[in-house]
Amino acid sequence: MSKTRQKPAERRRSFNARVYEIVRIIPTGKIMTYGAIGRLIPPPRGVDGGAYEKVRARWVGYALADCPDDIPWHRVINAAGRVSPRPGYDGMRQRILLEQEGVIFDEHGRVNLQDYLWTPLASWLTRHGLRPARG
DNA sequence: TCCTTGACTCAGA
DNA sequence: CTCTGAGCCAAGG
Repeated sequence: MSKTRQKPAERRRSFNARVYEIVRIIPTGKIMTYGAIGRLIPPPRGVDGGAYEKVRARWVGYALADCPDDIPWHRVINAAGRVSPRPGYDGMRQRILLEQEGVIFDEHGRVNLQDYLWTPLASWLTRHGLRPARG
């Protein structure tokens, strides 16, 4: 019988799909980090959980490297609160897009994650009239 | 098949 | 605070 084990390519395709699904629902003016998105996606079959933790953040980055046009990719930044620079692109366009949504960058090109980080849980709590616990 | 690179993150120095 | 190296997977030369 076929073990139907996922090939790397298929694995990547479904992983990317999950990433897009999440990024698509980040509200305007809010941001998420690569790592935060990765933590919401369970390890694919065939990938060791421990190893997955080490690479998921990068996978999210790879997924956004070639994402559909309807994905608000600019709302994803790194854990340091900065726009991740990449080869041949300084990230200025991404910063401008975020600023147009009201996101404030400090003099070091960083945003306050406390203010802008979006999590589905916090959103859910708010919808139900509950106040997200801090800490 | 080997080697390098990549939109990350964390722990150390 | 900044800078490095490690850790892990996949794609391309």
